[in-house]
Amino acid sequence: MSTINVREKLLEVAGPVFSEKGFEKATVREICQKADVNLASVNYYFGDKEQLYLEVICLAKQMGVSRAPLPEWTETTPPEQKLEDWVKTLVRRMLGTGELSWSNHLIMREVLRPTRACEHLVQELFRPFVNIADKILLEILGEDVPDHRRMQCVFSIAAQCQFYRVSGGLVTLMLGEEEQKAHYNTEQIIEHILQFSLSAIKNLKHEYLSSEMESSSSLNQI
Amino acid sequence: MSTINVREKLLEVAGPVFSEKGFEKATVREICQKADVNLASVNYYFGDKEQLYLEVICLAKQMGVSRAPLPEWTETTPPEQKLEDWVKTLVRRMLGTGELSWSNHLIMREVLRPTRACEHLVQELFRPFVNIADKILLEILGEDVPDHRRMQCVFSIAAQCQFYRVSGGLVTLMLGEEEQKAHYNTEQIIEHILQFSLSAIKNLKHEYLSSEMESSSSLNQI
DNA sequence: TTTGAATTTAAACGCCTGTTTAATACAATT
DNA sequence: AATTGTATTAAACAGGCGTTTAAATTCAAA
Repeated sequence: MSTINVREKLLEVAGPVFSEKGFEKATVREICQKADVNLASVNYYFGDKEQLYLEVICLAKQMGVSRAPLPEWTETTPPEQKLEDWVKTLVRRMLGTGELSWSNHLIMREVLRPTRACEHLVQELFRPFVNIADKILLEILGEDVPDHRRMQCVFSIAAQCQFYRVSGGLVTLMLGEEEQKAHYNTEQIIEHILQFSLSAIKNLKHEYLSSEMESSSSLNQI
Repeated sequence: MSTINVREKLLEVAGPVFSEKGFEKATVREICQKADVNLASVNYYFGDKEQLYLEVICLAKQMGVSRAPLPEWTETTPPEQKLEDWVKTLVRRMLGTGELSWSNHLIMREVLRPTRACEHLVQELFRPFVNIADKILLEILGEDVPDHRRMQCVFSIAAQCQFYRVSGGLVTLMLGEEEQKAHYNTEQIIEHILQFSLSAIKNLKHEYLSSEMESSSSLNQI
């Protein structure tokens, strides 16, 4: 029973519980029971419930990244390919199922209702990941598109990836399960997001190209 | 003190409380205290806390619609104008602030973690609203684009509107408040979403036009 | 004025929560 | 072998929660 470190066992068990119930509804009693340790162990090893939660969040962050890492790129990798990889990675991190998917759930909970742990996630996880997309779009769009418009595009892409995680339940209620199975599996969603977003991005680039040349008409849409 | 109906006073007070705290963390005691009625009133008039919550959700639905209604269109209104109105309405419903914004918050809570009340919201609020967008896109895209691809576009637009509500806190943490004030006010967000999405939609239309003619090259992006 | 149902009230109930405590067990150190 | 410090345990604590209860009050109809 005590062959393994009690502390690690608590960390291991608390993840799925916090993920399923959320911080508030998850109880120390349930966590300790599933970890097969005494009720007082959480307070003994972590001080209180919140400290345990914070350590679990850190664990989830590390697992989420290692679970669906970005592929490695060379100098000749075209930006469109990079963007495809980025979107695939984000969608898979968000919609990924399986044994380790509790970490995604938990991080999503944190995004939807940020606690103190969220600042840590922004600094260590979200901002670096968004910056990668920003650099990719910089390659595609060039220097003429203002920074904030590029970032708006990054957000628009991330928004679509996030949608099916956040509103997945709504989509099911709206479409019916059979329609969802037919046209909204992960690969189809990825393909749509990529095509939809690349069209918009390319069009944005052309808008700035034409205004740069100052020769085209006011027709700044296709 | 009892000049107004106690029942109505409870309904009036419970909305903001549920919106701010959520169903779980909101307490009957706080609601009754703010309504200046006895603690037992909730159970007396509504049976239990959940019944009160369900009635508040219905109230929020009605208020949310009447607060930011769609403008009326004539037969000559161009679909692009309709789409602009639709996006503006959705964003304003989602990001709207002010005295009555608690209804938006509450509905958003329900979307993010659906309870039994959510089916009602889907049937009465979300599905009709999504259907409107679907008809607008049908006007723009024509009959050749498959239904599910049209609906994917609707979701992509709604996703962007939802993003700034859901991840607004993240965006602030990511950009810093001054950058957010400068480039991410409601009007700028609306403009970006519209331009971004219209580019993608028009491009999707051209893709099907060219495949219909079976004469163009494989260049189906700008 | 009397009657009786509807409402309001203060108090308590029963349950669950995170946390603390004091006793115990155990292994390492002196 | 005695001591020391860490780890584990069962029990209790203190507080908050939704809900119930039974008495008090209100108030309109008879």
